[in-house]
Amino acid sequence: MYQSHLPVTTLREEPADAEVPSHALMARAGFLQKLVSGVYVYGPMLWRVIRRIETIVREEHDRAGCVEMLMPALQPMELWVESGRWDRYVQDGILFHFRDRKGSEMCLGPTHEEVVTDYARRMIQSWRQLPVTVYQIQTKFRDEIRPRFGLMRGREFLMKDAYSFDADEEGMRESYSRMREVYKNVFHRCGLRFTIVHADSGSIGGSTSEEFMVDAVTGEDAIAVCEETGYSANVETARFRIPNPPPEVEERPMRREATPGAKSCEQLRELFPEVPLEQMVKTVLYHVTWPDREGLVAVLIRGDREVNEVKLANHLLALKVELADEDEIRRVTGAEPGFAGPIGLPEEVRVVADGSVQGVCGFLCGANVTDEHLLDVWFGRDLPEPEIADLGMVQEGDLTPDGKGVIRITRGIEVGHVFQLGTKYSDAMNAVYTSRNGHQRPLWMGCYGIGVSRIAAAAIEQNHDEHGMIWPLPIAPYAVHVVELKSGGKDPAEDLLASRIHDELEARGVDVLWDDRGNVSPGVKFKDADLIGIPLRIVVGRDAHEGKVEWSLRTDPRDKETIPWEEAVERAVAACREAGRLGAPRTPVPV
RNA sequence: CGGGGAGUACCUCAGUCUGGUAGAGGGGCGCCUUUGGGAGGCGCAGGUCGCAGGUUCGAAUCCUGUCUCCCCGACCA
Repeated sequence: MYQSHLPVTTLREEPADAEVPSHALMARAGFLQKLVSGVYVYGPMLWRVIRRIETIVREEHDRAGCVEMLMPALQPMELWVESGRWDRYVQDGILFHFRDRKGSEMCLGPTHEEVVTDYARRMIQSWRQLPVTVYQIQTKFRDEIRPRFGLMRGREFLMKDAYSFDADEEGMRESYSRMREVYKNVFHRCGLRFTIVHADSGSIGGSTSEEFMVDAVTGEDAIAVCEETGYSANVETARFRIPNPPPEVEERPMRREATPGAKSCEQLRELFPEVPLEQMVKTVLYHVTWPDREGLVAVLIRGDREVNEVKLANHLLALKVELADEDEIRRVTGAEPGFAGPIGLPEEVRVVADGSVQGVCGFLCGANVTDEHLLDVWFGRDLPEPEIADLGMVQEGDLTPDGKGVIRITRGIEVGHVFQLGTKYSDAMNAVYTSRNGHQRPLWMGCYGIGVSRIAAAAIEQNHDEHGMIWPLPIAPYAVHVVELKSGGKDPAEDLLASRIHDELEARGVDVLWDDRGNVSPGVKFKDADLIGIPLRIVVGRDAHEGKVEWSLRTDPRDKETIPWEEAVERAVAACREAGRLGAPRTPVPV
């Protein structure tokens, strides 16, 4: 490939709206161009990266016996009503939907459980057809609340989604673990460092789910990990043990104290230095939306802990939980926000307690009166024992659920998510098969997603320096960058050698980008090469007349060797063979 | 949706407070010079100042409305 054929202008300055390295570098290098918020043009170089990723994804899925197909992005409302997800997706605003000319409601697919279940219920009739796993690589549409970080969270993005169908639960588990291995292979082959974590299954549904997180400080997700025990989970779902138990105290009668202006636990610590945070109980009021109604829920949690809203929503079987607004708080507590407590709340407010309050005795809490708190409050004496559930957010330093290790919080980019769906969709949409003994049985499903375009961004987040991107060889846009310093007829020896290397590499199945641009100074060529980050570099320069070139790796720019051009070609071929990206030999067509 | 900020050339931005000829740097084009780390000189092209109203002799600048984009929170591959 001749670099002079690329319609690309590189930028010296970062675009103003780029917040993370992957976005800034891709924009500067012309990989990417924003059309509107969360929607991007993929330039020629980025498209090559994506095709590399797709190739790896396809090879690994096909190897595991999955079958590729393609489903429509345009979908009818009826299927979504049938599965029961239309209202939730519309209410969350995540769905792009509209009416067609006949007035039928349609949407652009944010995911494909409905379509694939509809496909399966018609195609799969017999146990003899099971198990089967289908997949597709396709554009998805989600009207994200906040598109961000370039390719990391777009409103239109490329996703590989796969769906497994089994005769029973055990089969589903087997399919799931097979896909889990496929995912590990895919991400390893893409050259990514990642962590597999327990996850919440969210709006997709189902029981077990795990996420594949690329380790990166700019990741949007926080994850709880423990090196000693191997425990790892998204903080949304992480279970843990609290390391610091509440103090034991002797029983005293409940009393009421004036606490003017003290709305936070920190302020109360100053008023009552003898009461540690572990002996305070916070009452957090939530406005909860269920499928059929809305209401308020009070969550009791220890003073040093935070509520995990994902766990809360799951526990309450709610569509949505959000902090109650100030007027709601005043209405049910009769007090200003900051003084809510568990005693004396109206009947309509359901009270649930996080496990962290278990064993907390003689505690401090709000009095439901402005500027007053209660002290020496006992469960079972001053108020009923509450309904206990795991509603707490994990914190750095907590213990793993088995108590054997310490949890650390790190960050990751979610590039894959695997779910055991069970029969959620097959029940809702009546997708059944005839079993060996003639019964109608629901299909057991799993679903599996990979953010194909997001992988490209994640790879840069994980691999870049101050000069530019550093692509892992398996997914780099080109394997080799031939940087010719004086091109365009100014030095016939260089032109001849560079074109010879270019042709030879292509003939050997190595994809190569040749910087043949004339009238571009060497400094610019080096800067552009660093920015684009092609992993193997052959510089054709001052030693060209002796048939020698400079060989270097983008990962280690200082380590340069001057070697005969034939050896550089051999090294490139060997590296590509090892990385599994040797392609079909190409014979250049005269241009 | 709530809270904050910004829309001026392909990019990064000044100019807006205090109304009066549309600016810089980068990038692009031409010529000269230069050629192993974003070289230098001369010249050229490129803008309905987001959009619509209003105030005014006169609006990028003041007023009203509206759209878009970005950041902070709830979504997710």
